[in-house]
Amino acid sequence: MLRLVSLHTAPRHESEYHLTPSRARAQAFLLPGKVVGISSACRPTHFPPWGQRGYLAPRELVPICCKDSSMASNQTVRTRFAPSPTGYLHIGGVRTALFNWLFAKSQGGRFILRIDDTDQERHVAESLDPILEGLRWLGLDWDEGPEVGGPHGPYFQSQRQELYQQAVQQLLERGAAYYDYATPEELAQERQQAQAQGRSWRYSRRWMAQDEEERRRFEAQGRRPVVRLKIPQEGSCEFEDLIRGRVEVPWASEQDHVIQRADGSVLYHLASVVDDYHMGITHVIRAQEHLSNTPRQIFIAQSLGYPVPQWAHLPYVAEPGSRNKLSKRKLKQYLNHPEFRKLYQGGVRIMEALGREVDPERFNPVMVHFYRAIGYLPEALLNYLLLLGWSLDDHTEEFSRQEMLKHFSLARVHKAPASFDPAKLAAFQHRYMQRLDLDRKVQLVVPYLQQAGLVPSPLGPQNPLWKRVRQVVQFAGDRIKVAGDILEFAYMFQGDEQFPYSEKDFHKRLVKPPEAVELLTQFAQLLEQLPPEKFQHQQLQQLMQEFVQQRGIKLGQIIHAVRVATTGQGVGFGMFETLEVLGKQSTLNRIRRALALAQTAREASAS
RNA sequence: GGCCCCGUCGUCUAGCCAGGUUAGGACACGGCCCUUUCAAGGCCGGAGCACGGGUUCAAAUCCCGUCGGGGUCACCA
Repeated sequence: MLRLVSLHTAPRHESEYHLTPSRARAQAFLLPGKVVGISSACRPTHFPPWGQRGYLAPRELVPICCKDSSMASNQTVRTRFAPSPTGYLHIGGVRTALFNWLFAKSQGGRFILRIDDTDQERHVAESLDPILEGLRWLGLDWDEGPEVGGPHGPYFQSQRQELYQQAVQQLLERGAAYYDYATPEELAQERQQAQAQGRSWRYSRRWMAQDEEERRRFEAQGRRPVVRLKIPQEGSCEFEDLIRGRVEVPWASEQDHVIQRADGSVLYHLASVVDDYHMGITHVIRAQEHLSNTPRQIFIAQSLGYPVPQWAHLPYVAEPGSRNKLSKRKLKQYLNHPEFRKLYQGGVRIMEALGREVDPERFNPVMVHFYRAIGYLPEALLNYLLLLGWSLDDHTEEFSRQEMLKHFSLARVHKAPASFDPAKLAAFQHRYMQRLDLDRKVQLVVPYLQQAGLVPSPLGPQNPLWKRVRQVVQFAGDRIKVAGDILEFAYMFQGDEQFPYSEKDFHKRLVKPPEAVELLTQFAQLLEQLPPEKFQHQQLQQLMQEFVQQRGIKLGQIIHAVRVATTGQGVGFGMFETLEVLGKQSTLNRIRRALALAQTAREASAS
């Protein structure tokens, strides 16, 4: 028995939900045995016994029994993510997967991965790997599906043809589907005619075969049949969406959709419904674009005598700064968005530092691969995605995996599309990165140095280079925002004669100021006298301060010159820490190299 | 165009059901401070209820309408 209490008379706490009636209703279905808070307008009363179902109408409680065809709600929750193998994992797809995963896991249920490959049989393995990799990287593990198997396999639609065939037969036998012999041209003509007359078009069933004899007659004309759904002509399809509430669609606005082609292959809607049934899916949580597909799927399910699952249609993820659906094909256009551009270019810089070619097909912030490639933390991406269309309250933003599982509910999914905000994603990443302890950061960063060929592979913590990496990471601090950012400090791992000088910075700090060479020479002499064990940032700082005071110059007159001389660039972390990491010998080597270069440059410009 | 869905700062959102808030938070943005560069940090700030009616003492919140945006209308998934 589920007890409903007034929210006004009881303080808010964990077991209560502050909800709209439609959402309360949804929750009541989803959380057997839990207390659900409802409006004081509803008198506290008892909910119908579990296994029956009830509705909570806006102002009163009206218990009614569910239709027999509905899914019994006391069984284990099973959700699924059903991507088609396209070769990449879209950021919106991941969010759908995340919500499915969270819902199943938070309800003690199971999360199933199914591959919807009814149409593309080619190269499935290659197109599938990036998807599996992406999900695994994010820790969205599936209880059943490719590679892990399960009792309801196979988990590829291309391998479940017999099941679909049986279903088509049944639909045919029950009069819920029919053989249709129209040619595409005839259909097009009908459609055009209707359009010309300004009518909305619905197939006339002109070539529907009424019986065997008619089939033979059509076939004698050389026609080949497809199987179409025999959608009701009147009335409407009503269903309850866990996010949107009640949805009503007139049957007249539906078509007699094709469910099987002449060659026997079946179409998505049929396959999807059949699989959801055989895989015991209790909750179909998917993108909003499927909302209008739902009536036909309900029709199929009911015609086959399947229980109808619960539906939840997630708002889609929109483009940065707009309400259009985020698309992987519009990369060029998104690059006009400053924040998106920044994110992308940061990624490109890292790829270039790695000496890797940027494949525009895969390297795109719309796909998860991008984030993995440049060293994002999966938990940061997940946290950001969670908040894209869902919130707990007016202030909580950070969720560990446990907290997500604890707090997630479909009832608090926002209805409107949420646009993807690269800046906010970056902010989450930075926050998560800052909190990582030093050794963990080092582990994340080392592979990037290895891939760039800057440190050997393998590289263990005993190796002195590991210590150097550790020092760099420590001193760089929050400047390393994604793991790949370590490559901004490549000069720390390159030879004294090899690391490159930025022409611009070199000129600005070493060639142009008339006193630069002289000061740098003098400072180098001072450094030379410093014993190697005193080559520490505190001592170095003191040394430079004395140097500056004695000569009555400004700090800026020497420090930038030293930085450019030893790192090749004008920006970096603390100057004295930089020298400490380089050590006495390297520091002097680099300054000498810079001095020589600067001399040459000045002589060249003088003559 | 038909059908369906949606509409609170630039963005993500809280608040809407049970009408009374200086409409709250976060990211981004601007200014100031700190500073050897770049980050980070500290302080301060600007910024929103799509519009129009109605109900009401009182409307982001309830009702009606308008407008706007999007999704979908395949022998794709």
